[in-house]
Amino acid sequence: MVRAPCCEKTGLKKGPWTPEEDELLVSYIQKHGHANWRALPKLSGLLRCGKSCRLRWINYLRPDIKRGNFTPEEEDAIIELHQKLGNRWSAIAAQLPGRTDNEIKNVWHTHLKKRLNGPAPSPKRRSSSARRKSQAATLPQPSWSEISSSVTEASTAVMARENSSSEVMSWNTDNFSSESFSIIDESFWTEPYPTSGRPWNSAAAVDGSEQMQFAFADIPVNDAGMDFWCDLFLRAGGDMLELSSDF
DNA sequence: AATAGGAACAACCGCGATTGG
DNA sequence: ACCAATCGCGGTTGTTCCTAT
Repeated sequence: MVRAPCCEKTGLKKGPWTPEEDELLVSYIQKHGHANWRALPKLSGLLRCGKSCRLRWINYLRPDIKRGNFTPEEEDAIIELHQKLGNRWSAIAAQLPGRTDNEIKNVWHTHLKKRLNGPAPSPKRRSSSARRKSQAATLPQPSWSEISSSVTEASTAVMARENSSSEVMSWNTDNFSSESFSIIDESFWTEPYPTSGRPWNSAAAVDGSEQMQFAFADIPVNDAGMDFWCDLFLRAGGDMLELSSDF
């Protein structure tokens, strides 16, 4: 089968995003969600391919992204998880709230790998091309039984560290009003979420389809990704069928 | 002060997986 | 069951910043 290109390349912008583009993307997703990445650029007026929009949102604009340096605890967790999971960056990122797979991947290649392997053998700095060639080294692939046990272990450790203060998570509020992202109270995680107060509602998208829309201003956590919400719901003992019938 | 090269980070690309008609 | 469209992941590359010489 011949794969269709991800998007029509002609006329589409590439390279670094401008603040104006960021604003367009954020405001569109706030209003309509991101049910269809391919259609999103057209509907939002962005001259980008859907893939680029998705990446920008996930790696940079998502409000739950934790900015700043990685803590020693996070770095230890990455090393621990990498030993078990290998280069499964998204799986590692899933265990580190607020961190993206891309960010973790970069940190691994720039900091942590060196920490494990020791400093470069030669005192002379290596060229970029030499570094890139060395990155092609193969990595051990663990079994799934190893993965499942270690993930639970590592995530529990990270969660425990995250919960050591009264703040469960902090949010990057650079792009949003301060009222939008108050710190989550401990009770949010321990009490069942009331059906009447669910943080989402249905909204008609520009294309006429019905989409789920989060009420950004009224909830402590907005669209951090369906995986997060589903995981949270399941952890709380919820039933996915019950959840889906509610939409 | 100039500059070469490394570090860090953002973004792109290709491909496998998943989904829906 | 099949196929096309789309998503999501991991690898790679490009760009900017920083630092040593």
